[in-house]
Amino acid sequence: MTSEKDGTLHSRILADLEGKILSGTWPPGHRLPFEVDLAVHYGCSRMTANKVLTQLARAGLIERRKKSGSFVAQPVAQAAVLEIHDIEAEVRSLNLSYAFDLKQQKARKASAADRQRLDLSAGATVLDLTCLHRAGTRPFCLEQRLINLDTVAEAASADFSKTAPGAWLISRVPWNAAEHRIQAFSASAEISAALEIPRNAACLVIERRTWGASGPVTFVRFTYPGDRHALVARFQPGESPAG
Amino acid sequence: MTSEKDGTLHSRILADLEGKILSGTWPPGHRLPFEVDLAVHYGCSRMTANKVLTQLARAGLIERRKKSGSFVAQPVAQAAVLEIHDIEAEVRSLNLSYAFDLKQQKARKASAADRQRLDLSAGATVLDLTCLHRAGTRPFCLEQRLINLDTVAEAASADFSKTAPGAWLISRVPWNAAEHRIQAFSASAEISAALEIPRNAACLVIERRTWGASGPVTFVRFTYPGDRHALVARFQPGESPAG
DNA sequence: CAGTGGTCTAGACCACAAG
DNA sequence: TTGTGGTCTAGACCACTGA
Repeated sequence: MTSEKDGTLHSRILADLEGKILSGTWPPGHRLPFEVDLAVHYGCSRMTANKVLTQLARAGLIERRKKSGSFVAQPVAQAAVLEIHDIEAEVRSLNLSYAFDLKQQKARKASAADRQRLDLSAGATVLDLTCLHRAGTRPFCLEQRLINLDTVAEAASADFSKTAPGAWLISRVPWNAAEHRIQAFSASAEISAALEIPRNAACLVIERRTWGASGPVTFVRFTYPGDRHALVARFQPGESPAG
Repeated sequence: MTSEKDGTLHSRILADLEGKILSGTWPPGHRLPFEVDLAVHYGCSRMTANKVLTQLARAGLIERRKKSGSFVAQPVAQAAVLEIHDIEAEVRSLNLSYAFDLKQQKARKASAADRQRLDLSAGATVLDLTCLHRAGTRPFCLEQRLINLDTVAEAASADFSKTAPGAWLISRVPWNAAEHRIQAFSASAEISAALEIPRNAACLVIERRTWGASGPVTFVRFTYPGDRHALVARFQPGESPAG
C-alpha cells in the first residue's frame, strides 16, 4: 500500500505505482490494473485514476493501448535534459566574477556560409559579433554569433558593450525554438589566442540555431576550453523533465 | 484565432493559447484570462480550461499564482532534451554496418578510482570492460565500462563478445537514474591507438553513471573522434520534452 | 461486438494569498 | 474577506481496436 499521507490523492497513487514499476515489482511488459479497478482499489473516481495513468504515460513509464490496457514500458532511449544556462549565471554559480569583452561587431551582407548557418535566403544582412566571456580574469568561453537583421532589425543599433548579446536577444525575442549541436574541436590559432590555451588543445563547442515566430533569429557558437568545462545532464525516470 | 479543427477540445484551446504566447501577442508577464472566463469563452467546462492551463504551466510557458491568476512566464533556462541513443541504433541510422569488439573483460577489486566513479564502498568488486564500436570498418567509439558486481552479480558470468554490455544491462536493470557528463579531451596514447586517430586529436567524451533501485550499477565512458561526431539536442517551447 | 482508454461535464469543497 | 487555482467526483458518451 505504500500509504503516504503527504500530497494530493493522485500524487500518492502516482508514487505507489511508480514504486512498483521502478523497483521491478511490475517488470516491463506487465499489465497494470484497468482504470476502473484502480479507482476501486484506491477508492477514487475513475478520472483520478485516469489522471495518474496519463501522467505515467507522459513520463514514458507505461504505454497505453485501447482495449488491451496499460503496460509497463520497455526502457529504450536514454534521454536526458541538458540545461544550457546563461553564461553569466553559469560563471556566478562557480562563485567567480563575470565579465565580457566585445571583441568585434560588424554588420554585413550574409555570406554563403552565413546563409547556411542561419537558414537565410540570399541578400539578407547579418550582424557578426565576437565576444569573450571571462570568469575572474581567465577567459571562460568565446562566443561567435550571427544575428539575422531581417528578423531583429534593432540589433543593428544596439549597444553590446554593456549587455551581452544573448541577454539582449532574450528580451527581444522571448520565446523561440533552438537546435543545439555539441562537438569537440582542436583549437585553431584564433581560438587558442582568444582563450589563452595551447594551439590544438581540445575544445568543447556548442552551436545553437534559434528560430522565433518570424523566422531565423541567431546562430551562435560557444567554444570552451575542453578540460575545464563539462556539460551535465541528469535523467530520473518518472519525473517529467519539464516538471 | 488560430482556429484548428483537428484534435480534441482542449488541444485546440491549447494551440490557441500557445500561439498567443509564442507569437508575442501575449508578452511575458501578461495575465491570462481566469479559468472561469476561459471556460465561458471557449464554451467548455472549467475542468477543461484547467487542464489546458495546467499543461501550459507544466510546459513552462505560464506561471500560475493563487488569487492572482496565470501569467506568461519569462523565458529563462535554455533546456533541451539530449537523446543519448543506443550506439548500435545510432550507427545503423547512418546506414552503416555495426560491429563491436570486446577488447578486455576483467573482474577485480574496486580501486579507489573505481569507487569514486561508481559511488561504491570499500571492498566492492567490479567488472572492467573495454570495447570498440565500429561503423563499417572504421572505429566509431571506444567504450570503457565498470559494472558493479555487487548489484549485478550475473555480469561476472555473462558473455559480452556477442551482446554489447549496454544492451545486456538494459535488460537486467530496466529502469534507472543516470547522470551524464560531456567533455572534450585530447586523445591519449591508448585512445588514439584504439580509435585510429592522431595523438592529441580532440575527442568528445560522454561519461554516464547509472543507478538502479538497488544501488550503483555502472559507469561508462564513451570516447568519440571529436570532429566526426556531434550530439544534437532540440528545444521547442510548449512541447513537454517528455511528450 | 464488447471492453478499454479518451474525453468532457456540472458542480463541489478546500487552501491559500492578496487586498 | 474574497476570489483564485487545486483538486475531486459521479456519471456520461465516443472512438478505437482486439477478440
